[in-house]
Amino acid sequence: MKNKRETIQKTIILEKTRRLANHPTAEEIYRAVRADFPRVSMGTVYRNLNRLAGEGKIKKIEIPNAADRFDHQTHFHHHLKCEECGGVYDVEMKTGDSVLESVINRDDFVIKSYQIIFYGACQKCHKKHKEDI
Amino acid sequence: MKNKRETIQKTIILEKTRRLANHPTAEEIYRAVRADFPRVSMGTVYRNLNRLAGEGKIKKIEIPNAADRFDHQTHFHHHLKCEECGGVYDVEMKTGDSVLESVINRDDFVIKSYQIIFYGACQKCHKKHKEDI
DNA sequence: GTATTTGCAAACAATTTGCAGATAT
DNA sequence: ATATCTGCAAATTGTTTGCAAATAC
Repeated sequence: MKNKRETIQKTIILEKTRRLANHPTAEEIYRAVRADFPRVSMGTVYRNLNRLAGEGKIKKIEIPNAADRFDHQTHFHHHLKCEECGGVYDVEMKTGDSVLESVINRDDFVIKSYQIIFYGACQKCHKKHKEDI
Repeated sequence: MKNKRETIQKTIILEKTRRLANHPTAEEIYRAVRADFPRVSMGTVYRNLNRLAGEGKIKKIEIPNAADRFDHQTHFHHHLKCEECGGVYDVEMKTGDSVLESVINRDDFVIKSYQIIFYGACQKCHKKHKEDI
Protein backbone atom coordinates (compact mmCIF):
# COMPACT_ATOMS: atom_id res chain seq x y z
CA MET A 1 0.00 0.00 0.00
CA LYS A 2 2.06 2.88 -1.23
CA ASN A 3 -0.76 5.36 -1.63
CA LYS A 4 0.43 6.76 -4.90
CA ARG A 5 -2.54 6.92 -7.18
CA GLU A 6 -5.29 9.46 -7.39
CA THR A 7 -8.29 7.28 -8.06
CA ILE A 8 -11.82 8.45 -8.65
CA GLN A 9 -12.86 6.72 -5.46
CA LYS A 10 -10.28 8.52 -3.39
CA THR A 11 -11.27 11.86 -4.85
CA ILE A 12 -14.94 11.45 -4.23
CA ILE A 13 -14.44 10.05 -0.74
CA LEU A 14 -12.46 13.14 0.20
CA GLU A 15 -15.06 15.39 -1.35
CA LYS A 16 -17.95 13.72 0.46
CA THR A 17 -16.12 13.78 3.77
CA ARG A 18 -15.63 17.52 3.33
CA ARG A 19 -19.20 18.11 2.29
CA LEU A 20 -20.87 16.14 5.05
CA ALA A 21 -21.66 18.46 7.90
CA ASN A 22 -19.78 17.18 10.90
CA HIS A 23 -17.48 14.25 11.64
CA PRO A 24 -19.39 11.61 9.69
CA THR A 25 -18.78 7.93 10.27
CA ALA A 26 -17.36 5.72 7.54
CA GLU A 27 -20.86 4.37 7.10
CA GLU A 28 -22.29 7.81 6.42
CA ILE A 29 -19.55 8.59 3.96
CA TYR A 30 -20.11 5.24 2.34
CA ARG A 31 -23.80 6.02 1.82
CA ALA A 32 -23.02 9.45 0.40
CA VAL A 33 -20.46 8.00 -2.00
CA ARG A 34 -22.77 5.21 -3.10
CA ALA A 35 -25.43 7.74 -4.00
CA ASP A 36 -23.15 8.77 -6.87
CA PHE A 37 -21.01 5.66 -7.39
CA PRO A 38 -23.09 2.65 -6.42
CA ARG A 39 -20.31 0.10 -6.85
CA VAL A 40 -17.90 1.53 -4.32
CA SER A 41 -17.32 -0.90 -1.49
CA MET A 42 -16.97 -0.37 2.22
CA GLY A 43 -13.42 -1.69 2.09
CA THR A 44 -12.47 1.01 -0.37
CA VAL A 45 -14.03 3.68 1.80
CA TYR A 46 -12.07 2.57 4.83
CA ARG A 47 -8.85 2.18 2.90
CA ASN A 48 -9.13 5.66 1.45
CA LEU A 49 -10.22 7.31 4.66
CA ASN A 50 -7.16 5.91 6.34
CA ARG A 51 -4.95 7.03 3.48
CA LEU A 52 -6.42 10.52 3.52
CA ALA A 53 -5.94 10.71 7.26
CA GLY A 54 -2.35 9.60 6.79
CA GLU A 55 -1.84 12.39 4.31
CA GLY A 56 -3.33 14.86 6.76
CA LYS A 57 -6.18 15.80 4.46
CA ILE A 58 -8.78 14.70 6.97
CA LYS A 59 -8.65 13.81 10.63
CA LYS A 60 -9.62 10.52 12.11
CA ILE A 61 -11.38 10.82 15.44
CA GLU A 62 -11.34 7.60 17.37
CA ILE A 63 -14.40 7.22 19.53
CA PRO A 64 -14.32 4.47 22.14
CA ASN A 65 -16.92 1.79 21.55
CA ALA A 66 -18.44 3.54 18.59
CA ALA A 67 -17.63 4.05 14.97
CA ASP A 68 -14.67 6.27 14.22
CA ARG A 69 -15.44 9.68 12.80
CA PHE A 70 -13.69 11.47 9.99
CA ASP A 71 -13.40 15.17 10.24
CA HIS A 72 -12.76 17.67 7.52
CA GLN A 73 -11.92 20.30 10.08
CA THR A 74 -8.35 21.18 10.67
CA HIS A 75 -8.35 23.17 13.87
CA PHE A 76 -7.66 21.40 17.10
CA HIS A 77 -10.75 20.58 19.09
CA HIS A 78 -12.26 17.83 21.18
CA HIS A 79 -15.44 15.85 21.40
CA LEU A 80 -18.32 14.94 23.62
CA LYS A 81 -19.95 11.56 23.36
CA CYS A 82 -23.57 11.62 24.47
CA GLU A 83 -24.08 8.61 26.70
CA GLU A 84 -27.75 8.46 25.80
CA CYS A 85 -27.88 8.73 22.02
CA GLY A 86 -24.24 8.03 21.14
CA GLY A 87 -23.98 11.27 19.23
CA VAL A 88 -20.64 13.03 18.94
CA TYR A 89 -20.36 16.80 19.32
CA ASP A 90 -17.55 19.26 19.01
CA VAL A 91 -16.16 20.70 22.17
CA GLU A 92 -14.30 23.95 21.76
CA MET A 93 -11.56 24.89 24.17
CA LYS A 94 -9.96 28.16 25.08
CA THR A 95 -6.57 28.52 23.54
CA GLY A 96 -3.48 28.40 25.66
CA ASP A 97 -3.59 24.73 26.21
CA SER A 98 -2.02 23.59 29.43
CA VAL A 99 -2.75 19.90 29.10
CA LEU A 100 0.68 18.89 27.89
CA GLU A 101 2.42 20.97 30.53
CA SER A 102 0.34 19.33 33.23
CA VAL A 103 1.67 15.87 32.47
CA ILE A 104 3.90 14.78 35.29
CA ASN A 105 5.60 11.64 34.05
CA ARG A 106 6.44 12.86 30.59
CA ASP A 107 9.80 11.09 30.53
CA ASP A 108 8.05 7.75 30.36
CA PHE A 109 6.97 8.20 26.74
CA VAL A 110 6.95 10.45 23.72
CA ILE A 111 3.62 12.18 23.36
CA LYS A 112 2.66 12.97 19.80
CA SER A 113 -0.92 14.08 20.21
CA TYR A 114 -3.92 13.73 22.43
CA GLN A 115 -7.64 14.00 22.42
CA ILE A 116 -10.10 14.67 25.18
CA ILE A 117 -13.35 12.78 25.15
CA PHE A 118 -16.07 14.24 27.28
CA TYR A 119 -18.92 12.04 28.41
CA GLY A 120 -22.33 13.37 29.23
CA ALA A 121 -25.59 14.29 27.61
CA CYS A 122 -26.33 16.51 24.67
CA GLN A 123 -29.01 19.14 25.02
CA LYS A 124 -31.65 17.08 23.28
CA CYS A 125 -31.17 14.00 25.45
CA HIS A 126 -30.80 15.98 28.62
CA LYS A 127 -34.06 17.76 27.95
CA LYS A 128 -35.80 14.50 27.19
CA HIS A 129 -34.49 12.96 30.38
CA LYS A 130 -35.82 15.84 32.43
CA GLU A 131 -39.26 15.34 30.90
CA ASP A 132 -39.20 11.72 32.00
CA ILE A 133 -39.04 12.73 35.62
CA MET B 1 -30.55 -7.27 35.11
CA LYS B 2 -30.99 -5.83 38.53
CA ASN B 3 -27.54 -6.52 39.87
CA LYS B 4 -28.63 -7.74 43.24
CA ARG B 5 -26.78 -10.91 43.94
CA GLU B 6 -23.27 -11.47 45.18
CA THR B 7 -22.17 -14.44 43.15
CA ILE B 8 -18.87 -16.25 43.41
CA GLN B 9 -18.08 -15.13 39.89
CA LYS B 10 -18.63 -11.50 40.68
CA THR B 11 -16.48 -11.71 43.77
CA ILE B 12 -13.55 -13.35 42.06
CA ILE B 13 -13.75 -11.09 39.04
CA LEU B 14 -13.47 -8.06 41.30
CA GLU B 15 -10.63 -9.63 43.21
CA LYS B 16 -8.66 -10.49 40.08
CA THR B 17 -9.20 -7.06 38.60
CA ARG B 18 -7.77 -5.58 41.78
CA ARG B 19 -4.87 -7.97 41.88
CA LEU B 20 -3.78 -7.63 38.28
CA ALA B 21 -1.13 -4.98 38.04
CA ASN B 22 -2.47 -2.31 35.75
CA HIS B 23 -5.67 -1.76 33.80
CA PRO B 24 -6.07 -5.30 32.50
CA THR B 25 -8.31 -6.08 29.56
CA ALA B 26 -11.38 -8.28 29.98
CA GLU B 27 -9.39 -11.00 28.26
CA GLU B 28 -6.62 -10.82 30.86
CA ILE B 29 -9.10 -10.88 33.70
CA TYR B 30 -10.86 -13.80 32.04
CA ARG B 31 -7.61 -15.78 31.94
CA ALA B 32 -6.84 -15.00 35.56
CA VAL B 33 -10.32 -16.04 36.66
CA ARG B 34 -10.21 -19.24 34.61
CA ALA B 35 -7.00 -20.24 36.31
CA ASP B 36 -9.10 -20.73 39.46
CA PHE B 37 -12.58 -21.29 38.03
CA PRO B 38 -12.21 -22.93 34.64
CA ARG B 39 -15.90 -22.85 33.76
CA VAL B 40 -16.42 -19.11 33.95
CA SER B 41 -17.36 -17.73 30.58
CA MET B 42 -16.35 -14.57 28.80
CA GLY B 43 -19.93 -13.35 28.88
CA THR B 44 -19.97 -13.55 32.65
CA VAL B 45 -16.71 -11.65 32.86
CA TYR B 46 -18.04 -8.82 30.72
CA ARG B 47 -21.37 -8.72 32.50
CA ASN B 48 -19.73 -8.49 35.89
CA LEU B 49 -17.09 -6.01 34.85
CA ASN B 50 -19.82 -3.74 33.61
CA ARG B 51 -21.82 -4.23 36.78
CA LEU B 52 -18.81 -3.51 38.96
CA ALA B 53 -18.07 -0.40 36.94
CA GLY B 54 -21.68 0.67 37.38
CA GLU B 55 -21.31 0.27 41.13
CA GLY B 56 -18.14 2.33 41.06
CA LYS B 57 -15.99 -0.49 42.40
CA ILE B 58 -13.77 -0.46 39.34
CA LYS B 59 -13.32 1.95 36.50
CA LYS B 60 -13.83 1.16 32.86
CA ILE B 61 -11.35 2.85 30.59
CA GLU B 62 -12.53 2.97 27.03
CA ILE B 63 -9.67 2.80 24.60
CA PRO B 64 -10.46 3.64 20.98
CA ASN B 65 -9.95 0.73 18.64
CA ALA B 66 -8.62 -1.54 21.30
CA ALA B 67 -9.96 -3.61 24.12
CA ASP B 68 -11.39 -1.67 27.03
CA ARG B 69 -9.39 -1.72 30.23
CA PHE B 70 -10.65 -2.13 33.76
CA ASP B 71 -8.89 -0.26 36.43
CA HIS B 72 -8.84 -0.93 40.13
CA GLN B 73 -7.43 2.52 40.76
CA THR B 74 -9.68 5.18 42.05
CA HIS B 75 -7.76 8.38 41.60
CA PHE B 76 -8.35 10.40 38.48
CA HIS B 77 -5.73 9.93 35.82
CA HIS B 78 -5.38 9.56 32.09
CA HIS B 79 -3.79 7.23 29.60
CA LEU B 80 -1.35 6.99 26.77
CA LYS B 81 -1.87 4.55 23.99
CA CYS B 82 1.38 3.51 22.35
CA GLU B 83 0.83 3.65 18.62
CA GLU B 84 3.46 0.99 18.04
CA CYS B 85 2.64 -1.78 20.49
CA GLY B 86 -0.89 -0.82 21.49
CA GLY B 87 0.06 -0.76 25.16
CA VAL B 88 -1.77 1.50 27.56
CA TYR B 89 0.07 3.49 30.21
CA ASP B 90 -0.99 5.75 33.01
CA VAL B 91 -0.47 9.43 32.55
CA GLU B 92 -0.38 11.45 35.73
CA MET B 93 -1.42 15.06 35.71
CA LYS B 94 -0.74 17.93 38.04
CA THR B 95 -3.71 18.68 40.20
CA GLY B 96 -5.72 21.81 39.67
CA ASP B 97 -7.27 20.66 36.52
CA SER B 98 -8.34 23.42 34.20
CA VAL B 99 -9.76 21.27 31.43
CA LEU B 100 -13.40 21.74 32.36
CA GLU B 101 -12.99 25.47 32.79
CA SER B 102 -11.44 25.72 29.36
CA VAL B 103 -14.51 24.41 27.62
CA ILE B 104 -16.11 27.23 25.70
CA ASN B 105 -19.48 25.89 24.59
CA ARG B 106 -20.46 24.26 27.85
CA ASP B 107 -24.10 25.24 27.49
CA ASP B 108 -24.53 22.82 24.61
CA PHE B 109 -24.41 19.75 26.85
CA VAL B 110 -24.03 18.41 30.36
CA ILE B 111 -20.54 17.12 30.94
CA LYS B 112 -20.33 14.30 33.42
CA SER B 113 -16.75 13.20 33.01
CA TYR B 114 -13.91 13.14 30.56
CA GLN B 115 -10.77 11.30 29.74
CA ILE B 116 -7.68 12.34 27.90
CA ILE B 117 -6.06 9.85 25.61
CA PHE B 118 -2.51 10.60 24.65
CA TYR B 119 -1.06 9.04 21.55
CA GLY B 120 2.61 8.43 21.11
CA ALA B 121 5.27 5.87 21.88
CA CYS B 122 6.22 4.23 25.11
CA GLN B 123 9.87 4.17 26.11
CA LYS B 124 10.43 0.65 24.92
CA CYS B 125 9.01 1.24 21.44
CA HIS B 126 10.64 4.61 21.08
CA LYS B 127 14.00 3.14 21.91
CA LYS B 128 13.52 0.32 19.47
CA HIS B 129 12.54 2.73 16.75
CA LYS B 130 15.70 4.74 17.28
CA GLU B 131 17.78 1.60 16.92
CA ASP B 132 16.18 0.95 13.56
CA ILE B 133 17.65 4.15 12.17
C1' DG C 1 -39.95 -20.39 45.57
C1' DT C 2 -38.60 -17.38 42.33
C1' DA C 3 -36.09 -13.89 40.17
C1' DT C 4 -31.45 -13.16 38.95
C1' DT C 5 -27.28 -14.97 37.12
C1' DT C 6 -24.62 -18.28 34.65
C1' DG C 7 -22.48 -20.91 30.63
C1' DC C 8 -22.74 -21.60 26.14
C1' DA C 9 -22.99 -20.47 21.54
C1' DA C 10 -24.56 -17.54 18.35
C1' DA C 11 -25.12 -12.62 17.08
C1' DC C 12 -23.26 -8.23 16.55
C1' DA C 13 -20.72 -3.98 15.02
C1' DA C 14 -16.76 -1.91 13.20
C1' DT C 15 -12.98 -2.64 10.66
C1' DT C 16 -9.50 -5.21 8.04
C1' DT C 17 -7.83 -8.36 4.62
C1' DG C 18 -6.85 -11.93 0.65
C1' DC C 19 -7.41 -12.31 -3.85
C1' DA C 20 -8.42 -11.95 -8.78
C1' DG C 21 -9.50 -8.55 -11.90
C1' DA C 22 -9.39 -3.46 -13.04
C1' DT C 23 -6.92 0.84 -13.56
C1' DA C 24 -3.63 4.89 -13.10
C1' DT C 25 0.68 6.18 -14.42
C1' DA D 1 3.74 -2.73 -18.70
C1' DT D 2 3.12 -3.13 -14.14
C1' DA D 3 2.50 -1.88 -9.54
C1' DT D 4 -1.27 -0.11 -7.05
C1' DC D 5 -6.08 -0.04 -6.20
C1' DT D 6 -10.79 -1.87 -6.30
C1' DG D 7 -14.87 -4.89 -5.30
C1' DC D 8 -16.28 -8.64 -3.10
C1' DA D 9 -16.67 -11.75 0.51
C1' DA D 10 -14.71 -13.75 4.25
C1' DA D 11 -12.00 -13.04 8.48
C1' DT D 12 -10.99 -10.59 12.75
C1' DT D 13 -11.66 -8.38 17.14
C1' DG D 14 -14.13 -6.95 21.03
C1' DT D 15 -18.39 -7.18 23.10
C1' DT D 16 -23.28 -8.34 23.76
C1' DT D 17 -27.26 -11.35 23.97
C1' DG D 18 -30.99 -15.25 23.97
C1' DC D 19 -31.98 -19.11 26.31
C1' DA D 20 -32.34 -23.12 29.34
C1' DA D 21 -30.26 -24.67 33.49
C1' DA D 22 -28.18 -23.26 37.94
C1' DT D 23 -28.15 -20.57 42.07
C1' DA D 24 -28.59 -16.73 45.68
C1' DC D 25 -31.73 -14.89 48.49
